[in-house]
Amino acid sequence: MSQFKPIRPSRVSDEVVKQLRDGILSGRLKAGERLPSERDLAQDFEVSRVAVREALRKLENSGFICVRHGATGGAFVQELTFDHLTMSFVDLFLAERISIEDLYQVRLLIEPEIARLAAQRITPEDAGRLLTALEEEERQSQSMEDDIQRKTTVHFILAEICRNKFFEVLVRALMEVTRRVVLAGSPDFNFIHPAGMHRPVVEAVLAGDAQGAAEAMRLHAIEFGKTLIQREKTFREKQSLSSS
Amino acid sequence: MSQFKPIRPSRVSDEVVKQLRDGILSGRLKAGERLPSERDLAQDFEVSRVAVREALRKLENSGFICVRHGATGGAFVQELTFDHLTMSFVDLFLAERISIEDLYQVRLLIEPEIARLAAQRITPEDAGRLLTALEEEERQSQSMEDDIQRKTTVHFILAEICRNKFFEVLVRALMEVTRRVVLAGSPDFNFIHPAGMHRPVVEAVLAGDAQGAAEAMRLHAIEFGKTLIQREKTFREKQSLSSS
DNA sequence: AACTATTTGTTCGTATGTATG
DNA sequence: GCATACATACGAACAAATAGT
Repeated sequence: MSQFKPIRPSRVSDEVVKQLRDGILSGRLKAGERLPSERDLAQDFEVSRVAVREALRKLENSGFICVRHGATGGAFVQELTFDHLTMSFVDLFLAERISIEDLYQVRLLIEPEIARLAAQRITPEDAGRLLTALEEEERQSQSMEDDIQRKTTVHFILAEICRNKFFEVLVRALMEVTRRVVLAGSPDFNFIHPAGMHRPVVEAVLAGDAQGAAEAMRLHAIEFGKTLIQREKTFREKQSLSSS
Repeated sequence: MSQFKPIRPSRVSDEVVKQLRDGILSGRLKAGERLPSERDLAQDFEVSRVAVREALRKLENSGFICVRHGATGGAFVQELTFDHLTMSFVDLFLAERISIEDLYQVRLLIEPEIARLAAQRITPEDAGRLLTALEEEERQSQSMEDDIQRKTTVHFILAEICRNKFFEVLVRALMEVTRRVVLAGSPDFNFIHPAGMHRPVVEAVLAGDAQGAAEAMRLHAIEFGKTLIQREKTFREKQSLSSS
């Protein structure tokens, strides 16, 4: 094997991306801080403003910065959130690189584990939030959009309670795809996903019953998974319809 | 709650991104196809070339297109891969939004399940590939880089065998972070992760013993996880050192 | 309310580098 | 070598948004 690496003409904007990215990841540039103006950056890097702008677009796309318009505007370093990762997952699903069956299988594995961990790690403050969310979701809803929103909240909170950011990311991704698939179907969501469905899970978690929580969540996931897989066909049809 | 959404002045480049993205995701623009040249796109959208370029940078950043230089160059639609998602995970890890303990916990959950599924779904062709990879990894290695590469291969193949793209993505992300953490440590990797470690897992999978495969993988994950968590400290130190 | 300064957003023109035929 | 087609890059200018005076 050769010790040399292939030389590919690097782009100026990519070098700018690299330096700014490193600055942010290393902590030299902290969240909330403002980067120099585009003109100043162009001067510092000794490149054109266009190159700087292309770099900013990339960093923006990755969630490292956000750019505001106007006098006090500019590029601001952002705390890296899970949103962009979630959208990447959604993209893979939309591009049909990941099937609903795959998602369901993963969900069936991780959601009971999350419930188990939540039961073990729940604090009094968590209990309050969880209960509020449950009561909120059991009220009458205005629209299907609202309805789904509330019913995913319990899942989010459980993921937060188990204090594992990786699980949190996964639940976000799973829920966002689920949300889109469900929304494509007819507005009888409340019939498919009755209000009381999360109650056994939440009660077991509140009681600290890890085994019970996991089992209750497993049953819920199995039950709901069936309708989800059915709905996916409707979703794909609508998708291909809108593209023609 | 208001029914109105906040109005934010949209950027021209973002509108270009949106239209091209929709075209790709809907399948109107297929993988391998070439987009019109920057000048033509600028004419079609009735915007400047700079706006088009900024849009292309974003799409490039998301993995939807790749741009080649020269006479036959241009923007080519790409089959959406898992690479960008993997790198987003790595970013979250580097930004310390996800800890090594979180990763380890997820790994401990999914890897045995992958082994179990692989044992159930393995085909003769898979068996050949898996065995080759195992024999390859048990040879003497040139460098730690090579060593890690070969030892992750078995994990990749198992994820492929279980025919779940979501698991495949997760394994890629886990392995890439693991790779970086391990590389930061001293080059005694072969001592920490002896050559024979994957053999029990592979043999159980080849025998179609789902339960045995899961258990063997679980033991491997536990064993390896310990050293991984130890190494993470070294990694973070090196990271903060290089940033000063 | 009007003006000004600052900053991003957008466009144009032009020059250069790179790959193909 | 030369022509062609393309991305890459730069500079200058003006438009639009935002905040302070």
